[in-house]
Amino acid sequence: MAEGLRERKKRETRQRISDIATGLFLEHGFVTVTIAEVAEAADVSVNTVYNYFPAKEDLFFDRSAGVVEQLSRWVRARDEGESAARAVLRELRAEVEAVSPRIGLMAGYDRFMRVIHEAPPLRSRLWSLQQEIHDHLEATLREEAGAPDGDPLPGLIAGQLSWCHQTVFVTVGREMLKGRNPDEVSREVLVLLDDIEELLSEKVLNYAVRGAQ
Amino acid sequence: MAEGLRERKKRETRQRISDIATGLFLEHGFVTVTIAEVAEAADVSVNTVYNYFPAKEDLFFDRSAGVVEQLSRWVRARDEGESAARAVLRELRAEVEAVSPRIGLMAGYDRFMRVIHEAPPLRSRLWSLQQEIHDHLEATLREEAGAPDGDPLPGLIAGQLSWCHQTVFVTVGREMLKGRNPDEVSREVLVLLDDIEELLSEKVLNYAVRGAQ
DNA sequence: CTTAAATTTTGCAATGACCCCAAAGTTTAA
DNA sequence: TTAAACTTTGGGGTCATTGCAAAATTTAAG
Repeated sequence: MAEGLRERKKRETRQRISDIATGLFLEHGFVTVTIAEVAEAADVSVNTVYNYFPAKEDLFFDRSAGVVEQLSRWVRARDEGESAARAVLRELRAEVEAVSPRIGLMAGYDRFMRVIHEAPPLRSRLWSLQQEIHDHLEATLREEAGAPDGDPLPGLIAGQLSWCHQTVFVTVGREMLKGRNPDEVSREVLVLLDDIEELLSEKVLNYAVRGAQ
Repeated sequence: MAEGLRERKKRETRQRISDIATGLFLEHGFVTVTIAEVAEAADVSVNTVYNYFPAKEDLFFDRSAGVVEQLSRWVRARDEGESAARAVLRELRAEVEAVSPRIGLMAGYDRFMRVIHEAPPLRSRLWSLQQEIHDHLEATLREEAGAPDGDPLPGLIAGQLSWCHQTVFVTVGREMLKGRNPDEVSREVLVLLDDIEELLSEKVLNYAVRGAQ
């Protein structure tokens, strides 16, 4: 389990590059900061940056690792007698109610959002993330519901659940971008979550109940 | 209303560039074909290509103009006593049943899909289109339902309806990409549409009924 | 401690999208 | 016929991204 010098240095270098890059992006925007500037500020060569990050956008979204599996984890961890949708809604409510920075409810998130808002490549990358979340969730639901291969239902339910997830994130992002207060936004989004739940059909709300069948 | 020589030439040049570009992309893929090659094949300078198309992706999606307003048009044209959702489902069924090339049910669409599938920038552009469709629809629904400014419902319903739309398009695209037969896919997607409708709540299905209130 | 192998960093060169500007060519309208 | 309006083009530049081989660093073997 001991970590060699080489491993530690790699991890440190990667972290340093990511941190410095994010700082520069928050300061000057995504498009205006060049990879060369990031490299210089991190005191490495441009090629080293590319050694760790396949594309410029990855420098910005580095910390968002684990987001892709989040929804799937929530579904897998649902309680006895609880459906996938109920679990997702419960976890979303918990995050919002806790004013969790994980969903953007924190001071300074507006600066983060502004960078994304002004950079088409970053918005693209976010959509790509959404897609990954959806696909991951679809696979999870197929498993958890024991659905046969041709069954379109897991895909459809995944669509509905990632829509819930996405709506919450987009709303939080939009409101924080306006410079709103996290606590205020939290309250509003809790109401929004009720609206969302009311729009889901029973079929969605009762899919993949743990223990059923 | 007479069209001058200048206008005609511009339109022709634009069309020629777009056609030749699409041909080259279908033949060799999006990434491998350079703008310079397109320009040369269309017998214009690289700068002229950029005069007409802001980005390389626009060369490929040129013909898809009008898709953004499609959903909104369907909603606006809904029948007396019909809700927004019912109108959208009805129109989608009509398109699918008619094996319409407008939604990709045509021979050769697999080549089109393959190009998109293999080119991340094209997929990004598609998501961007989806986003535009959603936002456009949200504005339309807000108007048609006479919803007040703070009301989140138009946005939520827009999310559900563009999800229906998107699901149909994605499914058609995926199946056609496999080399399936348009008529077969049409039949399957009609069934899928039934599944989709069953997943929509009454609230969604009854939003913005023409004539109500 | 020394050295060869494995791994990481770097420099260099290229490709291609995209932008800016000014010159040259074309079309319109007076 | 000609000046104004508009389009095309050439040239030059920035920057993301890639490939390659040399140089530096770390590890492990002796």
